[in-house]
Amino acid sequence: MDYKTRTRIAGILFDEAVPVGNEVIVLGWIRTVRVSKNVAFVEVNDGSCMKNIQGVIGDPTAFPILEKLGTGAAVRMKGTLKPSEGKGQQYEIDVTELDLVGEADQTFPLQKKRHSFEFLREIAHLRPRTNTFGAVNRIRSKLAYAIHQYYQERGFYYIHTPIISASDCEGAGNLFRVTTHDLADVPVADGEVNWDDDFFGTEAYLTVSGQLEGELLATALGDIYTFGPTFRAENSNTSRHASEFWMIEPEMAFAELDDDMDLAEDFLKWLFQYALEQCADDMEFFDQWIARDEELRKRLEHVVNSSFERVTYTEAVEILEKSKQKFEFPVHWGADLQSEHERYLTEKKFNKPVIVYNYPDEIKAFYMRQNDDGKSVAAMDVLVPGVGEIIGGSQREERYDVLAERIVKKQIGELENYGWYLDIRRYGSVPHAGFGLGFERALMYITGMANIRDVIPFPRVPRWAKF
RNA sequence: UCCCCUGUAGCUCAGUCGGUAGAGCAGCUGACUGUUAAUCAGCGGGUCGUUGGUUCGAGUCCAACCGGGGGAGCCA
Repeated sequence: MDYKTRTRIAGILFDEAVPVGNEVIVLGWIRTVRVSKNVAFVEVNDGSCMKNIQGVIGDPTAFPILEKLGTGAAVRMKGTLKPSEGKGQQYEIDVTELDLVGEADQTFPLQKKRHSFEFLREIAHLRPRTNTFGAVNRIRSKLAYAIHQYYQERGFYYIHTPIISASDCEGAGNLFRVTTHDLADVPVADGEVNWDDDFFGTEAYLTVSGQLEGELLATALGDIYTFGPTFRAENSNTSRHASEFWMIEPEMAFAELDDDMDLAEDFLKWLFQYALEQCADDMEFFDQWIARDEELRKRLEHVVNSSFERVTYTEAVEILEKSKQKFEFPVHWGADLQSEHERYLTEKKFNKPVIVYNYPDEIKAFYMRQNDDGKSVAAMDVLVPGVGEIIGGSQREERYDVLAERIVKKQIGELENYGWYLDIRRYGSVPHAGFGLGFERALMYITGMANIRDVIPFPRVPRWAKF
């Protein structure tokens, strides 16, 4: 069979790749078949877009192959493109040849009706063939590309930070260990595991962030970004946490916190607009079938055309205190904002993305730049309705003495372990800032999908690494 | 890890006061139709998550464990 010649359905329906009346060949998977005595319809989807194309067979008895065509089967369909006689589609194919490429029998799990996302997660190898996951996977690809476009067009260099890390100073949660030790017979010296004999000659982990290495490159290339997988061994069982996720981390030299916030806001808006304009068909689907209030696109359009709300942590606490809202956890200056507080700010008070900045020193990481008030640091979080924290970033402490003092004060390890990180503060140190955007969380906000496990093809979460 | 909910047919679920299992959809067969989540008729389909306990008798009550969902914490 000839698989070389074919036209993608997206090309037929959106790009007018085939003039009406011309011959066309489609290769794809059957979504539904309707056979009767005088006419049969075969709907095929090839993944190129949301829509199927309908093949029409005027004389079903001339196509005995129809007996074998069930939902899920792969087919090659050849015929003449023509305007549809029926309602619901613009074009259809007057079929002259219909070949079975790969059979799918009646045990094919996907039915011609809606399935629960919980069920689909258990058949993650087949769920890409559904409308929802087709749309999710297409938009994921488009937005990954868009992210590169955004930074490349603005002079940021794409750098690759290590996935295996021996760094002690990442300090963002629990780490997955990387080892070649025989776990049934771990070499021990003086009662402790002997890491000298391990593969890297030291303890090694999967990275929880490329930030520290990103800072090193930013202080050479100027503006950089990373975009890669990130691993957290937290026992988090929520709809917005995954053990393996993708993160975008820009880092800018000669930049301060307001530059960081400006970049975060401009970047997110640009990304939302890109989704609305370049993924219109899939976005319409999310708007209609996934977002609960069916106002997904309206909401994104509004966000693109307005400013993010920016409040200091101190102002945020004041707003919460004055809100008369009953919170499970009371607010006071110095306490970390709870989910309920963040949700109130972004969903009720402002109903749009909110940037909270200048957090108390005590609740933030050692590398964040100390403010002049002596009690807060130049950190910022971007909160969005429905998802919560989507970006976390900061201006980095560039003053050697201050940073060294913070490492000691926060008791996060021996100073000598931070040698290379401190070195860029010794040699040509510059103010710099950056942030991390959770790619999946951005996808959740853009698509309206409620669970992070449904915006990544094969999610990794505690007790689940199948496929 | 903690709190709450939940697990019954391929899927989504019902199952009363403890008395031995039901519906819709899907599937199969047939009819019919420019159909489009097609329609109509008929048919088949179950280790009630697992183990133990209470009971004459457990899908139902109790316990433990396992799975799933929601929320919290951690964070992106």
